[in-house]
Amino acid sequence: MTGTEGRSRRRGDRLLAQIYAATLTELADHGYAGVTMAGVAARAGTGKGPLYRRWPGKDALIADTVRHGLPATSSPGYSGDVRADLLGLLRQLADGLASPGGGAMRALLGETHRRPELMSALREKVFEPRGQALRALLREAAAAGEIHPAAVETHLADLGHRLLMFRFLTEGAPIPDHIIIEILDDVLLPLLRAEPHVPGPWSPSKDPSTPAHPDTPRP
Amino acid sequence: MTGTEGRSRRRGDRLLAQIYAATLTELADHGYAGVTMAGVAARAGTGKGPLYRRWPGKDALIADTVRHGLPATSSPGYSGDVRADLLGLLRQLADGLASPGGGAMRALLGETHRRPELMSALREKVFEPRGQALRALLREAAAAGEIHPAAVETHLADLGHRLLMFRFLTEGAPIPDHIIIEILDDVLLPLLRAEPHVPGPWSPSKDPSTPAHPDTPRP
DNA sequence: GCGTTAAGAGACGATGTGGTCTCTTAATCG
DNA sequence: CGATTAAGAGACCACATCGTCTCTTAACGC
Repeated sequence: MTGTEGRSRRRGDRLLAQIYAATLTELADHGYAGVTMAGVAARAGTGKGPLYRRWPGKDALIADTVRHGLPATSSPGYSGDVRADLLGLLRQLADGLASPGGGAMRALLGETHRRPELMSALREKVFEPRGQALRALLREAAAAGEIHPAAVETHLADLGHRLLMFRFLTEGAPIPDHIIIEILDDVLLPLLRAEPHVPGPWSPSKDPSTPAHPDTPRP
Repeated sequence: MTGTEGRSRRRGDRLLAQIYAATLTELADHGYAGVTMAGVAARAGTGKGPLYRRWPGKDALIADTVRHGLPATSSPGYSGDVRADLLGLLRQLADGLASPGGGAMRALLGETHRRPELMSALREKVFEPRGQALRALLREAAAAGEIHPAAVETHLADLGHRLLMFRFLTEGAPIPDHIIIEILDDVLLPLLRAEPHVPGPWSPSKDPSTPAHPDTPRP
């Protein structure tokens, strides 16, 4: 590790990328409270100086890591087979969860109610890009007649991602492939293919004053 | 909250219950790493002595709190209206999540991969009792013809609970009632009422060697 | 090349916290 | 009602860690 042969001194963006990677791993391994500047420095193979020169403390470092250090979401287009495409998206998520970014997400979720800006960053960098890719795919699949058009813009679309993430939180990684297939074939696709079973407002701009069902009064 | 006798000195079970309650609140407020014996003592209105007399450290205290300090799950029987009963169960869960127990669960989920015994305790005390109540209810509802019998013993049953918990983790409490209704009417009930859309092994004892679908090879 | 910048490594004092111990006194038991 | 147990409060020291600072030297600009 400390051999002089490969031990070139990094600067700028190259160093930055490794600091972000180290921060993600520290988050995954020790949780939010367990992240220390010294720990990140050691993991990144640098000293505390370069860290404190860039960020005032660990909160700022972690915030920047969420914004710039998470792997980007790739969004392949519609192939003509919506099941294959959805399977690809879900597997991509499962792979992401199995990486340090997944452990970091778990750690961050435990802090979001103390640091709401972390939740915003997580939404913006993790949830929304995936949602956009998913919706674009479903829109094409609906145009091709593979799924019911009414389901595209509803909460149904994210179901698979939500179930997969919750599974990761409770059972850890890696997620067996048959779990992904079950979510896809037994939950997601049936709901996307069927007509929404009740008429009524089902879009994101739902109107609670006209519920699709008679509402049972709360005890 | 404790004001009935003013500053009387509590002993035994009465004190214990308040220590558990204080631990849950500390977990919810400061996270797992943020829990300190001094903090729990102050919150419970006692000193560190009584804590260290009972537990060797905070790990043991938290483990006992998960095992004995969480509110019990009540499981009302089948009323003849499965939608009303499921709505009741989901609302009970939503109320539980909005209590300190919910915040504590969020904190614990971030620690489960470091302390697997916490996940076991959580499963045993939170997930399984709710699963049992749910399955008992669904079994009766299936016998009455309200839902499809094949769905009772599958992963479909827990869908509502899982979605509700994930929503709590990402958006916090309280969970608006219309979210619960959407999960119930647009996801859970349609899937429970319909025949599982593909023939093939769909029970908990699934056989991966005979997949219901031709499996797409992973990239 | 030569000078400038900043990386890598770690020493250092300040600070906060963890677990133990003491002491007084309320609650409980015979 | 006296004896015993343990609650409530906090002092105390050991220890870990935080953020700063120093020092050497590799990387980069001209």
